[in-house]
This record gives sequence, structure tokens and C-alpha cells, in this order.
Amino acid sequence: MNAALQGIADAGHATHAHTGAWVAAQLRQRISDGLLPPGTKLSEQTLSEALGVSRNTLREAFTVLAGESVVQRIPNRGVFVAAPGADDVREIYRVRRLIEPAAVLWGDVPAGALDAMDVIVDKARAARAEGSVAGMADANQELHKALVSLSGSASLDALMEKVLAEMRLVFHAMATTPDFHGHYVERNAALVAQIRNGQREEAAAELRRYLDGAEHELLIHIGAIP
Amino acid sequence: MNAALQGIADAGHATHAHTGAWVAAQLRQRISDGLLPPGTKLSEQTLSEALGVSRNTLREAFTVLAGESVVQRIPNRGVFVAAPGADDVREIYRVRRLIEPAAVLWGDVPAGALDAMDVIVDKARAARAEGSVAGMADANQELHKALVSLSGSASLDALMEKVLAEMRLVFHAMATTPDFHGHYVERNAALVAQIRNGQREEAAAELRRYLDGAEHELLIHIGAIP
DNA sequence: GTAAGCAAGATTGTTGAACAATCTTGGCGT
DNA sequence: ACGCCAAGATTGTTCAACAATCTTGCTTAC
Repeated sequence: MNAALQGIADAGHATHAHTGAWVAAQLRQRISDGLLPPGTKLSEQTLSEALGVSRNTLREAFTVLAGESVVQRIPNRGVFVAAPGADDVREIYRVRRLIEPAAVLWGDVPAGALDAMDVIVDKARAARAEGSVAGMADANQELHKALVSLSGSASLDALMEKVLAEMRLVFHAMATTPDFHGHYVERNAALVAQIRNGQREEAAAELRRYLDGAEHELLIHIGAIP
Repeated sequence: MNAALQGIADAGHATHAHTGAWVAAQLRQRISDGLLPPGTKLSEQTLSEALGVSRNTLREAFTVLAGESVVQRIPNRGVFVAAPGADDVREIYRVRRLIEPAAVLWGDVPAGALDAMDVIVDKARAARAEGSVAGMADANQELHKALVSLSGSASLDALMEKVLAEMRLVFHAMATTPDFHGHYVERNAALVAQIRNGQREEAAAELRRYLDGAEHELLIHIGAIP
């Protein structure tokens, strides 16, 4: 049995409203944390035994995760943890480059939203100070999620969440994880300041340049651009 | 058996790669066409017999459709065709008001895209000339889908498709279906002309006003605004 | 007469087993 | 080394069963 699956069965086992949804959540977490790296095959028999659920219920969870593109289903071959490639990275940034600046430009900023973003920026600075790449990555994702949430739309929040989950898969697929985020800590801070000053258009334009650069850097690192 | 289900079993029955996906497609179609109106209960036993599939496979289809918000699942109560309310309408327009103008503003316009839009506008005019409300509604949805596709993003296309499907449910839920779209035919045409002229910012701003008005009109009609 | 409470029936949630279809693996022969 | 074929393993789908929950209709008390 895969070591990453050990102990899943022990975690809170009270009767769950929807067992299928619970199984999906467990797998989503394990995948997001990198315990189940991209490309890993998720065997029905192994997993159903490890999780203590029937194959049917597990397949329901697979259907949920496949709908979220967390997992790829190949007919008669099985289910694999999604392994995003260069095209997926480009698609991720197409989405981000559209909804993030749009939320900055047209979203309304509720009281406290900017303060919350400042807290996130401080968290990123603290992580940088102690050299925590993971901490910076988390803070970065948190900030960009907060930007999209200016839209006030749950659907866009969900789309952004899906996109960021795919970003985590991209990072997990990389052999070495250099510090992409260090460069962006202060750029994020400047962005928040611009929004606070009401310079929406400038912030949106800057954010688009920012995302262009980030995409380019990432594509170079995964070898899609020489 | 519900009359809307008659004949489903007869439609092309060759072995399907994924029966669950096929069942989901059948139901999605029936719901989108209004044969299964919002609020309809989808009984597992009835449907599994009508479609000639097992309850397990049907439940897999339900999981897919629930993930698309086409259907609402209430634990131990069953599955119902989604019945969007005023809040859902507001959410729909939050999304549209963000991604449509953003695609107009920042998308790149591939050769032929504008001509394709002109064709759609002509289709809308023809539908209006012969008084076909359904024809105008279809053309309208097609045009706005084309606007979002300027983004070049499959994810945003999918989100727009989901949103428009929800819009159809809203219309199906209305007792009377007045002509919302007649007013917008020429406004759509003007929008395409602005894009053709390179007046992106003006087009985006106009589109936002347009969507504001449409949301307001719809909310009034469903009685959410006095 | 109405409302609360309860029992019987129906529906959903989950499991286990079974079988067909397809894929993978290993050995075989050329 | 290469292709081919049979055996085993895995997935796709169905069926049957049972527990948990909901619905319905009846009874009973006030």
C-alpha cells in the first residue's frame, strides 16, 4: 500500500453525511499536500481498502475529483493524479490574467478587505525573512485568492480555487522548487497599496504585467521555453 | 413514468465508453430543453428503469450533474432539477459582468471572430423579424458565449456555459416568458461594431451597463424587486 | 375538529459480489 | 531483439441486499 495512504482510515471516522464527498475531500487534501504526486495511479482496490469504503463509493469520489480536474480518468486504464503540462500552465494564466485584474478593476472593496490583504502581505514578509518558501507560496496564493474575492462571486472564487490547486500540482511536479515567490512579495504589497489609493486601473494593468512575467518565468523553468 | 422521459431508452444505444457520462448528457439535454422543469424530482428507481441503467450508474451521473449545479442533491431526500432564485440570478450577473467585459477588454480577437459575431447578430435580427423569442434567446446566448471565447480560455468558456445553462433554467422557471431579448438585438450589434473599431474600453463599459440593466429587468420580472 | 404521535411503506445511502471488457505482464517462438 | 499470445489483473457495469432516513396515513388525545 502507498505510504501516503497510511492512517487515512484512522482519521475521524464518525458517520459521514455523504461518504463519497468525504472520500473526495480526503484525496483532495492528500493531493494538494503533495503526498500523492502528479501522475500517481489511484488503484480502486488499494484505495477502497485503505479508506474502508466500497469500490462503488470510491468511484463516486473519483467522479467528483475528475469533475474538478484534480484527477484524470482514462477509460479502462484507471484514475491518475492530474499532471499539468505547459499548455495547462498557459491556460491557468489565461484565466488568472483575466479574472484577477477584472476583480481589481470592477470589484467593490468591502471594509476590512484591504486590511486583511495587509495581514497576508506581512505573513509573506515574515515567511521570506525566515526563508520559508512554502510560507511565501501559501501567502501568495492567499493574496491572489483575496483579490478575486473582491468580485463577490462564489463561482469565481471556486474557479480561482481550482486554478490555484492546479498551480500547486505544477509545483509538486517540479523536481526542484526554486523561490518564485520571493520576487513578488513587495510587488504584492505595492498592488494592495495601489488599490487602497483607488488607483484601480493602474493596479489592474500592473497585475497583468505581473502575471505575464510569472507565467514566463514558470514556463522557462519547466522547460517549455528555451 | 414522466412523459419527458419517454423514448430516452430508444435513442442510440450502442455501447458507450462511459455509461455514466452518457446518462448525464441525456439528462442535461432534457433539462436544458425544459422537458424536466426546475424543481422536478429525479427518482432513482424511475429514472434507472427509464434509461435502462443500474441505480449505481445513474447515481454516478447525478454526481456529475450535481458538480455542474444542474441538479441539487438533498441527502436522503433525493435529486431535484436546480431551481435558481433571485440570489442565483445576482450571482449569474456578478460572473457575467466580470468575465464578459474583461474578455472584450483584454482578449485578442482572432481573424474571423467578428464576422462570426455578425452572423449571430443577423440570426438574432431574423428571429426578431419572425417573432421567434426562442430564436432571439439562442442567438443572444451564442453572442455572449462568443464574447467570452475572446479570452481564449477553455475554463472560462466552460464557466460561461454553466452560467448560461443556469440562465435557461431561470427562464424555464418563469410562468410567462416575455421578450427580454428584443431590446438587446441592436445593442449587441453596436457592441460588435465597437469591438471592430478597436473601441475596447467603451465596449466593455457599455457591456457592463447592458448587463446591469438586464439583471435589473430580470429581477423585477421574477418579483425580487418591487 | 384538529393536532400530535406513531407505525408501515417507500426512497436513498452504502456495501459486497459477480461478470464482461479491456489492459498489462510475462513467456514463447521466430 | 522483436512481435505474438495466453494468463492474470484492473476497470466498467450490474444486481441484490440491508441500514438509515424520509414520507404517508392512521390512530389517539385534547
